[in-house]
Amino acid sequence: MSNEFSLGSVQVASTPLERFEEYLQSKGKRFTQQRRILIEQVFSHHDHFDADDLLALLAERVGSRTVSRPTVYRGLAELVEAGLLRKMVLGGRSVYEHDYGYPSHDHLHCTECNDLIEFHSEQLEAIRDAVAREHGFRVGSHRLIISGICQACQEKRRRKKSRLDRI
Amino acid sequence: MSNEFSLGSVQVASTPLERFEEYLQSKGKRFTQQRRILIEQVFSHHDHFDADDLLALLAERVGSRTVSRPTVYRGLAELVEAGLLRKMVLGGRSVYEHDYGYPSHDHLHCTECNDLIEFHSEQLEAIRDAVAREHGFRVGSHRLIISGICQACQEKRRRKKSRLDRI
DNA sequence: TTTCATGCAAAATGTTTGCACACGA
DNA sequence: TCGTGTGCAAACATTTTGCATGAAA
Repeated sequence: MSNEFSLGSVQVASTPLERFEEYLQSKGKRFTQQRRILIEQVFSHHDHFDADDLLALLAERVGSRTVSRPTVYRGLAELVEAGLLRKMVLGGRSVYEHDYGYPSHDHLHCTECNDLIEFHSEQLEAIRDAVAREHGFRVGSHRLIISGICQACQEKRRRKKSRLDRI
Repeated sequence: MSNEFSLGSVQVASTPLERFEEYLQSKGKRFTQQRRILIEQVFSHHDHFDADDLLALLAERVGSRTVSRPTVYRGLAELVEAGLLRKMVLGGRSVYEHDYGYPSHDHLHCTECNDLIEFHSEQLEAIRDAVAREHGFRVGSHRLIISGICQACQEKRRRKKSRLDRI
């Protein structure tokens, strides 16, 4: 897929781990076992997750020490502050995704299966800046979530419906 | 103000109260004192509010019976379900605003004074629909919040800064 | 006179905090 | 060693729920 709304890519000089170490250093914080486990787990694959998802994944990692709930929350806050993760609130819980080294984007949110589909739009950013200029507003960030039903769930519904119709 | 991003207006046949009564009727629900007080308070003026704001306003209404916290929450949910209010989550709490009879819009959110500035953009809706079409996604709604610092707060900062500079 | 609605208190949810102990630099 | 980080338990803030009582229709 490479069209108007596809995500580009971002070049970064250092790995998330390296960047996190720099951040910790700059703040006089220590690079502990828990912080290492957290960043390894979080950047082992790209997806959207909340604190509970992360806790569950960590619990599966047999052998290695686990990370407690408070430390997971504290760690996520640090990763956001370090610019490595981006946080959004969806249905009353905080959902995180990669930020560092990942192109800026917005989301389609399927209210049926809870899936998040990413897209990017330059035009959207242009509108954002135009609206802000109009109001003398200094933009920090923006968040657009389009809610609805994804293609897969629409098809699921259609199948279910035609099955009912046949009875 | 009447430009690209200003809000139009919406014509509606009935008042919020009338519409609420219809909704209650259709659901076999009763038009109680509490529901009357709630809708009167909520539609007495246009702004953004959360459950606590509403509870505080209700507490000020001397004389008239007050409405309990659970009933306020239940009532707000009903008003959203009835299409009278729109709900959004901002900083961990639910914020409500008029929906019925009020034009669709998005928000600039000042992270300094917490103010919400409304704007409308046809272009944004066009982008939303184009992205959705691209993904075979059926749009239910969307929510765009642009976070940053409003003009007034920027000026406040500037004044504070120059005051410090003079020392 | 039958439901449905309310208020109270308690529970649930997601997240944060105080504190004693553990550990990285 | 020193001071930061951790885990535990408890606190927290917001919202929801069970249930006995109260009030619409």
